[in-house]
Amino acid sequence: MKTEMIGDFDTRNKILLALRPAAIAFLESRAVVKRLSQGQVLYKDGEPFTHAIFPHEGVICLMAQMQDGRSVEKASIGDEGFIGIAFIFGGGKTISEPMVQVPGYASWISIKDLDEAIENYPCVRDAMMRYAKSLTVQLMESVACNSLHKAEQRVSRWLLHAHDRVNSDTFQLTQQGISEVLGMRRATVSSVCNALMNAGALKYTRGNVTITDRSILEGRSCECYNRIRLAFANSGSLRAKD
Amino acid sequence: MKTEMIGDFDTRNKILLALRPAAIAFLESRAVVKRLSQGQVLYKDGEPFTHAIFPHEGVICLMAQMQDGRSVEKASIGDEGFIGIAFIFGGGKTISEPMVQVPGYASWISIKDLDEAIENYPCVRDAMMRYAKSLTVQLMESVACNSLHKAEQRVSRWLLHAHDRVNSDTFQLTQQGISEVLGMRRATVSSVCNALMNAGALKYTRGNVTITDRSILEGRSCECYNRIRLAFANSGSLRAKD
DNA sequence: CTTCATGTGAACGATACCGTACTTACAATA
DNA sequence: TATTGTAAGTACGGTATCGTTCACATGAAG
Repeated sequence: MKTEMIGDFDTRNKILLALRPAAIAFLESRAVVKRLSQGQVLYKDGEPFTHAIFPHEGVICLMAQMQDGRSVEKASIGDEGFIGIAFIFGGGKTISEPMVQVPGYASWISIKDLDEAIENYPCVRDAMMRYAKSLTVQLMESVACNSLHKAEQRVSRWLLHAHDRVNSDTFQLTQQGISEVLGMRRATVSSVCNALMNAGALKYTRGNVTITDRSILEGRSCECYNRIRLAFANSGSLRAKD
Repeated sequence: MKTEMIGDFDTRNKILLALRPAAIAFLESRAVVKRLSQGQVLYKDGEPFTHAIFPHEGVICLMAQMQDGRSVEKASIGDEGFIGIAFIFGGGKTISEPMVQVPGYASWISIKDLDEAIENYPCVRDAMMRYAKSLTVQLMESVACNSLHKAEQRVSRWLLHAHDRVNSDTFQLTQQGISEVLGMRRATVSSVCNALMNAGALKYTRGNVTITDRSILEGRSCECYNRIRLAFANSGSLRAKD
């Protein structure tokens, strides 16, 4: 595996790990591991595909850019998925703007290599298709969640998903960042985070959050968290046959 | 084509019509055309697939059911799409609860026939895949829309989509129905519809809406309308090769 | 015609969230 | 230590939407 940065490069992406050994070996030999840093935009909406990106850890948000300059998250992706879902639907163009919200490493695989892998190893397409299904569940649930649920529920849910996607209870994340992905004011996030901190769910210092009690977050988040988590679990637990 | 009801049964579903003639002939010979009546639930979330449903007209909403009894739309589908998207992702289980909001006819095709069609006519799978992409765009846009946009914008957008999916300026739709799919109070919908009626965009009488000036609705809706419409147009304009 | 169910209008206070601005606190750097 | 920039707390009025309830109008059913 080629790497461009220093660090621990064992692939932890769950989609890649669920493939058959031969497919894993093939893709790892072609993958380039890069660090994704906070705020980085991986590509712009509508650009031609060049790579699919398989995160090892951290959170990447697919951002919607509105004409008035506001932006908000459409979906978030971690080690349970990959970036570039439109690739498997065909057409060659991207349909989102992925922005790194919580930093981490990721495997970049060119579409040429990915096409070759799909050709040679059916499990690759199967795995991507299963993820497409769980991403669809995430999107559907998010549509409903954004219609019905309150700021504290949505912040709690987002933090739980983020916690699932990092390998530590502490990770790099500002209230400003949360407010941007959830389309609410920083003041609202500040108020919610204060309540969560007073309840003992988390603490934070200057851009670093520490989750101290998940169960409190689970109690204050909405049912959407578990539904999405279940969809990811189901899509990962099914192993392809060849 | 078998039919169970009386009416005009020329298939008007855009996905079916974009197929190659042989595939259209095959599927029309197997399809059963049924009327979808307002409020009808086509299946429950999580049930095994039995049919895919290709609407000729009207609007079917994929509903989210929350634990507190509230429900809200995740996505809406008309003659540009089909119901049962999870079919092409595999797994055999549905991931939504489709409810008829604006009545019309639709072609029901069993998954056995559909599997056979996909086997024999590659254009079938291609067309369904293109629709999966545009549905993903719809879902992503809706997530953002529900975060950022106001009641009047969202009602206007919904009405425009509905208008695109019926063959008449007048169709059957109550304010109660709008309020349920958009997750807002009927009183809010009533207020918005009043403003739209005063502006000359529409009129309504006891469950029937008439769109009298689309341009006013377009001016009051958000950019999400055109983005979703464009995604549908792109997915339909590409004709499969075989 | 009368009765009834349904669709719509309108009002009330309550509240969640907004837009904006100012302040405070901390950390990195000089 | 002093400076500077960023993260986070707080406050203010404003407003969109909520939850609820009552009233009224219309079409359908008996």
